[in-house]
Amino acid sequence: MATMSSVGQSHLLSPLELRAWRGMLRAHAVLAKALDAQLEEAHNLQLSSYEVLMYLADAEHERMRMCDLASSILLSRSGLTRLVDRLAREGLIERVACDADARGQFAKLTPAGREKLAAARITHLAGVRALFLERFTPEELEMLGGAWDRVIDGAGYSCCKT
Amino acid sequence: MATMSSVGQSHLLSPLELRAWRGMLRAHAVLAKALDAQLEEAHNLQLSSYEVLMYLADAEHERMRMCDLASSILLSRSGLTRLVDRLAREGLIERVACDADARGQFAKLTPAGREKLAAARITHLAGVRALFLERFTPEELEMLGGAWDRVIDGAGYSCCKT
DNA sequence: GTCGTATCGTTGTGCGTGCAACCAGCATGT
DNA sequence: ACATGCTGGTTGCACGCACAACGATACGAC
Repeated sequence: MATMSSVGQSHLLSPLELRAWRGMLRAHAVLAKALDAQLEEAHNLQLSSYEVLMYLADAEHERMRMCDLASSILLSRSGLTRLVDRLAREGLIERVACDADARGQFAKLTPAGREKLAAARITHLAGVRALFLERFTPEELEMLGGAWDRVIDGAGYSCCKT
Repeated sequence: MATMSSVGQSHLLSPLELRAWRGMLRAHAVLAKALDAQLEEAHNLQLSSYEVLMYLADAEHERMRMCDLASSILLSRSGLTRLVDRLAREGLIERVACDADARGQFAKLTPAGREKLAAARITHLAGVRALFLERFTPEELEMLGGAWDRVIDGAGYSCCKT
């Protein structure tokens, strides 16, 4: 009778594991939603757009190849094409041909984009601090950083490439 | 001249903070993709579908109200309606009217769904262990569990409720 | 030079999701 | 009993994304 509905408990997660795992899923979901809403509210900017601007700002000459940008922000090439379309339409970035490779395109920050980012960055980083970073001690952050690296290249990283 | 392109560093994240924060974003993305692919590969089941089956299996009588289920798996009500549609079409769950409240619907696990989950659970939990849990020590997991709680209810949790 | 293969970016298409609107049914007050 | 407001689930619609196919260009072998 005990074999009815919940056999196979042998592989289930312990409460400890469950808290750590599901906690991460929920925390990520909640954070992403909160930060995105915050950014949209304050600057009418989506999180994905913010990421593009940020990577561009931190790149040499404020420009990056579509390809590299796509893998930086974990988006498919086609997804990036459209995202760049939208941002270009808003005048925040522009496309620049690549002279070294005629197939290539650069996405390049415009002055408007630079300003937009400067403003958004303040909001966003404040949010990240308030909602995430402040919940950890420096030691914990240190630990996290290392653990993420283990997780990331443990998971094959087989995604991306394209 | 130093005022050219990257002023306002004052609010930027320290390398420590950056590693912890971006690491989480990437880790989550990589994990989600890997686990989803794995589940789809092995059992032709999406992660969101798996979550539904799992919550149902763990619920009393293997059934839950649409509403509760939606907030459990962090999905909008409309999103859940369609997800349940798909799962019902595959015969893994069924809709059952609620006698206490004529508006209500239960999503209920079918025998086929129960079997599907039993198989998928093994795969999925093995994946979670291998890709995530094993990268942390028990102490670290303990710390994480607590931290996630702080993060989650710090972030307002203003999402959900539909 | 030319051919075959790989890579870059774009486009067509389908899918999953959220939001808003909607209807049916509950709950409360009078 | 009836009116009002609220809740649960579904539907129309728009959006963002991935996948596959495509044209253009690069790179290498011959």
